[in-house]
Amino acid sequence: MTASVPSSLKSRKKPQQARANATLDAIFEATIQLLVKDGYPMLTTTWVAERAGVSVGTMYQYFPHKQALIYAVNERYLKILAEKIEHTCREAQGLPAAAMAEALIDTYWTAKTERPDVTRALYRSVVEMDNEALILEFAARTDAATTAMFATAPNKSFSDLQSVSRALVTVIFGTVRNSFERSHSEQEVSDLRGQLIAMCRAYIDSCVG
Amino acid sequence: MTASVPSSLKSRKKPQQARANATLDAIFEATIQLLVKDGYPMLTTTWVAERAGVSVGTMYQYFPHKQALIYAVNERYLKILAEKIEHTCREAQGLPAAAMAEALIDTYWTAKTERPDVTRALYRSVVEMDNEALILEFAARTDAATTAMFATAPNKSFSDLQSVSRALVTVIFGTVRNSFERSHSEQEVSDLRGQLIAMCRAYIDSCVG
DNA sequence: CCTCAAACTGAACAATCCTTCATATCATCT
DNA sequence: AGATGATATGAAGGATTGTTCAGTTTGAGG
Repeated sequence: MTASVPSSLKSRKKPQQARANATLDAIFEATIQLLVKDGYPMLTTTWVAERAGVSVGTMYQYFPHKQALIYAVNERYLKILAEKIEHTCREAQGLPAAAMAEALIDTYWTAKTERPDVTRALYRSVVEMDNEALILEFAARTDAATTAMFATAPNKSFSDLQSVSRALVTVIFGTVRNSFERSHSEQEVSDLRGQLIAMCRAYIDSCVG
Repeated sequence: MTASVPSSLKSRKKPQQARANATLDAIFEATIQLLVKDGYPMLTTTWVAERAGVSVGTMYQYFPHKQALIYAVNERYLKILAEKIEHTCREAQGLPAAAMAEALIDTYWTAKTERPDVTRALYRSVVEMDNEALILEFAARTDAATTAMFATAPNKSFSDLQSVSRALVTVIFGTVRNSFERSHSEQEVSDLRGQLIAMCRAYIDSCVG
């Protein structure tokens, strides 16, 4: 079903004392900062350690190698994002289907544009690693959450719930990403967002069941 | 308007003899093959040269550095893609708006899935370089082409042609990309494609003018 | 056939940077 | 306080690889 986490990417050990947790947080934070500042190619383990206020050796006690570090950062990010989406989906249960779609768009778009630099940096950081497991797990969680949500829509019984739900998710997520890549202006972004909402609404209305 | 090509990424010299052109082609081909086979991180200049059947030095006569090589490969790819889209847009002029959208989806999806490995490899190769100029030029060309196309749609006068056109393009391109990342099965892909067409149709129908 | 510039060669250079490990410090429990 | 395992240090190793350049080959034009 979901691809398992590549064993080579697992973290080396779990922190057992308070300071170790602080260290880990510092490392994560430093990694993101440097990813944002200079991008993946410029990211060196020494720099990360320095900015985190620890030594390189410390880093290597938690991460077997650089890739594992990037992997962990993305894992964290996607986990939080998935939780936000699941939360939204739970809240929106029972609303009209169009409102559900709008809520989904709102949550996702807000999450991605809150810190655009971080979003962009993470989008770009994924190259070096085998991120398939990450993506698939994220997709599985969001699919499940949205399908469950749309199942509760009143006045609508979708002929193929799975299919409609997956289409909406893919279109919404994809549109946001593409908008990012094209560096739209704020004006264009907010306009695009409105059009996307209109599009989802029209689509849902056309799915009479 | 469009960001200019970073000067550091320009190619070093233009070929003036026939064999030089052959060399360039071989280098491009080798680059793509290795990108597909092992991904960007494993791509070394020596390997590219070897597979292209030339020496490293030759490569460096045309490309000032590795990034410029990747840049050139992507530039070529996007140029061809843009031409395909412009062609489709020209052909579809005068058709009903929904058919236009469908033609656009068809062209883009086909182009991207014809050689999925290449598509994926190029998507991933962009990390190291400043690809903004590339993306913006591509976006400008496709926006112009699609806007011109939709302007010729009968029975429809869109209240905001620019806006609708850009929305459609962003949604379509984004959806395809997202579908790629999620490694959908063939079944799911063709289903998704159908849903996307339905969505665009519904959206267009709702844009009465 | 001769000349010259274009094209090509590939060993060597230079620089980067990931990773290790022997050692030191810290926190917790008895 | 002492013992023990968890945590932290950072200089040094080692391997990779992008890039250069002095010299050779090729091809086109006169």
